[in-house]
Amino acid sequence: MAFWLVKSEPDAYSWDQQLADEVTPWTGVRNHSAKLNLQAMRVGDRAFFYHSNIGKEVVGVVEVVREAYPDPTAEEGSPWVCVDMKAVSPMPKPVTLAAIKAEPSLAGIALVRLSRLSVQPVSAAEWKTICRMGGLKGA
DNA sequence: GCCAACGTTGGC
DNA sequence: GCCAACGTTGGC
Repeated sequence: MAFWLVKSEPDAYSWDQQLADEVTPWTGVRNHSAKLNLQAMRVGDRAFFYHSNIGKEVVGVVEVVREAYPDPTAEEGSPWVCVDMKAVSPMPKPVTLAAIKAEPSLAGIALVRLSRLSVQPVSAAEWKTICRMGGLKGA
């Protein structure tokens, strides 16, 4: 199983909406690096749900329930794809960007190094560390 | 194929 | 509101 991190501005789509919707088509990605990451996702992979701009924190965990398919919000014939995400669990204690930056073992994380990438891989070690910081057990 | 100009993202 | 990072566009 692989781990990821997806970003959303809470103004556009928040964790609360994800919880209410349960399953969300993760559309609107218009960046090629992010697209490659979407295409690499497999059913059962987990991702952190991160609030950018407002909050700047990891607020929950989602799971891939459908692998990449053409993004219905993109122009016909364009290469953009989306996946379907399902809410798994909120972070008991949201993990802020400041906390991630302050944690030496997370110095290499893509969230810090590639701050503009909206869909990014997370290593197993990084996953474990952030789950522990967020008070999430067994994820 | 290079590079300047411009737009967007996202932290501060 | 500003600015850094980065992607895209268009002139040459």
